[in-house]
Amino acid sequence: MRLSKKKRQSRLIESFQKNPFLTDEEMAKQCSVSIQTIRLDRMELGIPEMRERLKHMAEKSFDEVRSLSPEEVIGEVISLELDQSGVSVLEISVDHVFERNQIARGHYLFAQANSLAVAIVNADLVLTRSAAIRFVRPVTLGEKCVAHAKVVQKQPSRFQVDVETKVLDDMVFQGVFDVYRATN
Amino acid sequence: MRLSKKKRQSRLIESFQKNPFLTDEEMAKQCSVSIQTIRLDRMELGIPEMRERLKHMAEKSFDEVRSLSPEEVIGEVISLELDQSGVSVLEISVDHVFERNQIARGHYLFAQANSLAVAIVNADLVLTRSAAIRFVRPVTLGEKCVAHAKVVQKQPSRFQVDVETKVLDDMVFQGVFDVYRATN
DNA sequence: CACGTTCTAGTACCTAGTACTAAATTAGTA
DNA sequence: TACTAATTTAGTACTAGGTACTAGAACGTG
Repeated sequence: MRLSKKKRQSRLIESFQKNPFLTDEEMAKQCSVSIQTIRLDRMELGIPEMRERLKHMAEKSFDEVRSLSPEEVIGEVISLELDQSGVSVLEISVDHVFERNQIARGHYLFAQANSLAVAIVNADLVLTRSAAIRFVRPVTLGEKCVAHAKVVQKQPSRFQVDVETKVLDDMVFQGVFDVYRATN
Repeated sequence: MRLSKKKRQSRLIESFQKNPFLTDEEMAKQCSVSIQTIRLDRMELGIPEMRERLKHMAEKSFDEVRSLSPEEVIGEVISLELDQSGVSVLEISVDHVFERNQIARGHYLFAQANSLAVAIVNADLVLTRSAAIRFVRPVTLGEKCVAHAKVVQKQPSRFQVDVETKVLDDMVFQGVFDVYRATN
């Protein structure tokens, strides 16, 4: 049985969201309407064709992979003295910001600082126990965040790492991380 | 000038890795050979066509997109009372953990909590000013983190949001977020 | 020179579409 | 019920970015 246009369209939105890999042909079968109807619907709803959808997803994930890298560290570490200090750089890309206002989401700045704090400690397994952080001023698209980390307290298996992130000379983030060497 | 077959092919591998969006035509131009040569090369090297490459990337990122979503919120928000409380769930996937020990990187837990704290506040533009957090115990692959957020202090443009993340009844993360409504 | 490798050219075909025209069907309503 | 408007379907021409295949040209080397 066939749904009304409205119902079909809202179903389309949901379906394509849930499974962007669906072709018009498959959708047409699922809705038991012609392929042209599905295409008209996509036009009206502004849903791009499958290939474009996949391209979009690939693009988004491609940048993400490079910036919010699946590596151990977010941001590029440009210097590192184990158990002492380190510097990493993170350039704020479209993937890091709120669409509306181009301001970076806090957790990316946190991730950069946290990763650096963990990377700095010379041990196999290092975890964060706690942190106190402050977002001093919003960071916007394109700005280059340079995080400086310094170990300020060293105990056999416990470290306090201070991180300050700046854009040029402008402090944007400040954090104190309490990290520890865990037994594997 | 033209490279030897071997050099061209290793260049192809590199190029396609660096930019999977390249078509055969573009590659052909770059190498100043015919499009057929590029296709023969891809055959030999077992590199699929661009559309398949993108589809592959999209597939890989699809699961990721749902959990580590590029949306405003990390984790799935399952309930939300604006200006009051909210709950979100994040299942720890391979993308969230250190390879060595399957322990989730702290910033994902932070991201979940931070996103929820921001989502809870009913305003167009909400940013985090500061936070104090504690990683109570490590979270491992597959565990389902349920974050409960509660607004504990409300001022016209400033909120204190407490977040507690649990795995079953086990507290794993605790944070106090100071967020504010910003002028756009 | 002959032979094999490498490269190019060209054709037929494919998928998943766009853009468009035109007809058929259905729904609403005076 | 008849007319109109919205909706749906059908069909054609065309596109990108390919596959699969055939055939010939150019090059290098013994």
